[in-house]
Amino acid sequence: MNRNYNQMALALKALSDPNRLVIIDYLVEGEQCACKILEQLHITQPTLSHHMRILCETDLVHCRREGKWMHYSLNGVKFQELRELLEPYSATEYASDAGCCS
Amino acid sequence: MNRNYNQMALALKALSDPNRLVIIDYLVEGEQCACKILEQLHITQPTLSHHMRILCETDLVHCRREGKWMHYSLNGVKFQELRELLEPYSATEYASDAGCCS
DNA sequence: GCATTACATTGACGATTGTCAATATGTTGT
DNA sequence: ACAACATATTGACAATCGTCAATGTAATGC
Repeated sequence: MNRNYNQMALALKALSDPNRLVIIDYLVEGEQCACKILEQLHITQPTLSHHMRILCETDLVHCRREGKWMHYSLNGVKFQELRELLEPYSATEYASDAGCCS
Repeated sequence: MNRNYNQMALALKALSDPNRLVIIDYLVEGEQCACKILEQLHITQPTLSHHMRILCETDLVHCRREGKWMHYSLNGVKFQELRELLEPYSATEYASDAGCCS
């Protein structure tokens, strides 16, 4: 316990949308600009902008402006942090049987 | 790519609520019955039942009935799966600069 | 300055969410 | 059969979400 559940929940919520997962998966290939990302999806440009804002505000994705273009890339450190937060839950072979509601 | 984004999003959404994270963190201590979990939170019993259903339907938590009591425990395998799905994103040191929007 | 291009913001919408009070279900013990 | 208890279900509510069309903003090139 003693975690920041609210902040952790925000990051996980940012990942809980299929289109944002497609975006993230595409960014594995490297930094991409918004127009290229848009080609991968069947959404409008304002919707993409909305998703990118969520990913950037949660620090899962870095953004970089270059003239007219916005370039996005994964923040591997943040994802590693998330994986470490989940680690305590992933190897649970419990044996507890302390009885309940005595 | 080539992942089941919808199913992955469902699991991550199940984890994207602070109260559910508190529940999961409590279950690290081992199998617990609903009444004990309820003591950890400031929510009503129907709300807890709602959260447990979401956690069980996404297979993140196992449930086991014992008389009047429901016992819940973490499904470590599912969490490990999730961590492995996130793994490709966590070590991204990109160098791509293929130019954009030529 | 003006037109063009790339992206962001706004406002609206239907759908989903977390929550509760009220009620129902199912198990245990008498 | 009945009362007590633990949990689930239902129905309602405000809040949030993903989406779009319309519009705004900012950079580029003429």
